[in-house]
Amino acid sequence: MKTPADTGFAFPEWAYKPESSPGSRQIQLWHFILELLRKEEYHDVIAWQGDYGEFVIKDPDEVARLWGARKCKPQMNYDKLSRALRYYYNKRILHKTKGKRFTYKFNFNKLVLVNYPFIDMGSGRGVPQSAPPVPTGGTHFRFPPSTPSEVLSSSEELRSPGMFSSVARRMARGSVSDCSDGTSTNSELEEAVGADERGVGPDRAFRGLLPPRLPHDSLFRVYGGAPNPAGLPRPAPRVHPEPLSPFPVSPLPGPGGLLAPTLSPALSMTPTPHLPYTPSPSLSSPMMGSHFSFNPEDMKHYLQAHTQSVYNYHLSPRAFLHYPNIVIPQPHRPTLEKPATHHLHAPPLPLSHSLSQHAGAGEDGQQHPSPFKFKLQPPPLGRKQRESGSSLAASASSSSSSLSSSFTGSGQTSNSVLAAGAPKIKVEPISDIESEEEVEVTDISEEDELNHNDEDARGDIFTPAARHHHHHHQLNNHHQANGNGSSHSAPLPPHSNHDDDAEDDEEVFKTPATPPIGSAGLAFPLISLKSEPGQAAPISPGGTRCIPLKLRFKRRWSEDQKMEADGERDEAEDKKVRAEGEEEVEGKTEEAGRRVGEVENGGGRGGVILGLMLPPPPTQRRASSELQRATAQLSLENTGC
DNA sequence: GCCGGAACGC
DNA sequence: GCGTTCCGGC
Repeated sequence: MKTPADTGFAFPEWAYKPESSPGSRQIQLWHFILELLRKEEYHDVIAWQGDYGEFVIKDPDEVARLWGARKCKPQMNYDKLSRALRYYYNKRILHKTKGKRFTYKFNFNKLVLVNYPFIDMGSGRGVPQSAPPVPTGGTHFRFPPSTPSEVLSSSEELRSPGMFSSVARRMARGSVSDCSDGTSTNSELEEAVGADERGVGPDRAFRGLLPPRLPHDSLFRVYGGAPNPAGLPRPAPRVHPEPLSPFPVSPLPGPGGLLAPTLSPALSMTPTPHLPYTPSPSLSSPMMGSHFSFNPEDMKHYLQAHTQSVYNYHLSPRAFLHYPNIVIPQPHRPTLEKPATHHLHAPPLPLSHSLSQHAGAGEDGQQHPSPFKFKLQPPPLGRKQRESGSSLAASASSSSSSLSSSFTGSGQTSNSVLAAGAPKIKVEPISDIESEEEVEVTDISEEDELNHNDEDARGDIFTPAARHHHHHHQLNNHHQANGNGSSHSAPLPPHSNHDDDAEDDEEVFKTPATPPIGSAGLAFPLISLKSEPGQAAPISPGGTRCIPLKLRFKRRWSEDQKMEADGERDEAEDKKVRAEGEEEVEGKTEEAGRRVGEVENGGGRGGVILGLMLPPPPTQRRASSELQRATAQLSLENTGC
């Protein structure tokens, strides 16, 4: 009888809606937009623009027309469409790029990560407009290893089983059905896109999203040959590694045959089950969940988990948790030597596991309660408030956009995350890190700053204070410190990170206690066991550094436990709504965070930081094909009408 | 051009 | 819920 809520993650509702929700079979505007964006055919009408997730509607009328065609609303026009887009502000799916006409920006933190985890948005700068905002420099997240070998080596295990396939299928079905049933008025999109997508397969759908020129194939390829959860390598059945598409999406369901009844693509996409490690202890290892032991294995797992978490967090707490697979490029720093490896490879999440279960419950018969739970964002108060409090309204209206933007580029995200977690939490004790403070945050941040457009975005996610400083990537430091990057990281618990984030963003997920599928963990060489206690301790920046490894672990463990207990508080923060409520929430979260930290020695999140510092873990991440599929589904949705 | 309230439909 | 339509205001 677990309820999803108990163990589940919390995602924003919208994240799920897309494909799966039975209720909402119709395509949503943002899906549509994404779809257009990824189709080259429409680049003259709408295209990615500079920043991460930022796009410009070059031909508003045309976009409106297409949208209208899609929805069978011939009367559609940009004015109306834009109204719809504005509604996304409150949901934080989108925000307006101020000062730029017809330019909006996706809050990919949530959006992409959840629904399109692998998408690298933004790179704006170097990327041609026609190309999706993909990773150019590596400042944004992108797919992991560029070389197969790299990938393979570490990510072998990554492959995801076919769990998602079913989901994807399902999704596809739903989306496709859209309105096409009886009345088929194919939209142009459909025609143009449909053919290729369908013909080729879902993976194509993403083409637009991914940078065409990226060497994804190698990656994908890797993915394609996904081993089963057990870690057995097996050729991917139908994966067509497309050079362009990162996902080895296979039309057919995987062996798992899990259907995700209610699962949304987002979920499905999530993680890869077999990964050895889990993002957070709580999530992951089975053993960790209930008890803590110092067994080498446990420790390993734990470490891995931490590392993952760290990475995940680095990116974005929410997203990464779910999609650890995503590799997050760290800002290139001169100091760092290997950018390539730098990406954080998010390891597969246990989530997938849970997801699969969840999905399975429906059809597969796995019957695991779904661990996920998501909270909806509180609706904007809007008018009432306005009415009741004019002052409030005024402020709200003026800053409407600010609310929505939580997304500011991966780099920022990471920063924000860190910032949120670290700073607030107080990692203070670290003397080692002195340099860290000054470390540049990230290219991205700079960019953002340049573009103030996002100010809003940042507002959401970052706290001004937190924003830049601390997060500095401890990774870097870490690297320096350990060169190898070992990974004893003490990742923050999601919650903790979230605290801030949660506030900002609102959604938090909880990690399910479900154990990762394969204990593949073993497979992992573990990053780091290298980090021996002795070394490790010193390394960790946050208060952990002085703490003995065991202690640290223990502490970590307890934190996790705590967190789990707490659950998380994620709330959406509507500016409006939150204004008042926020305080509470915030306080709460913070408190919680602190407590956690305090638990052992007050060091708090040092561990997390530590984690951050960790060097790049093996690339466990593999894009989950499921995700791809899911994503692909979105494209399929278009076909309706 | 953009914003957001309000009413309304599905 | 998710828009769609209309509309007044900036």
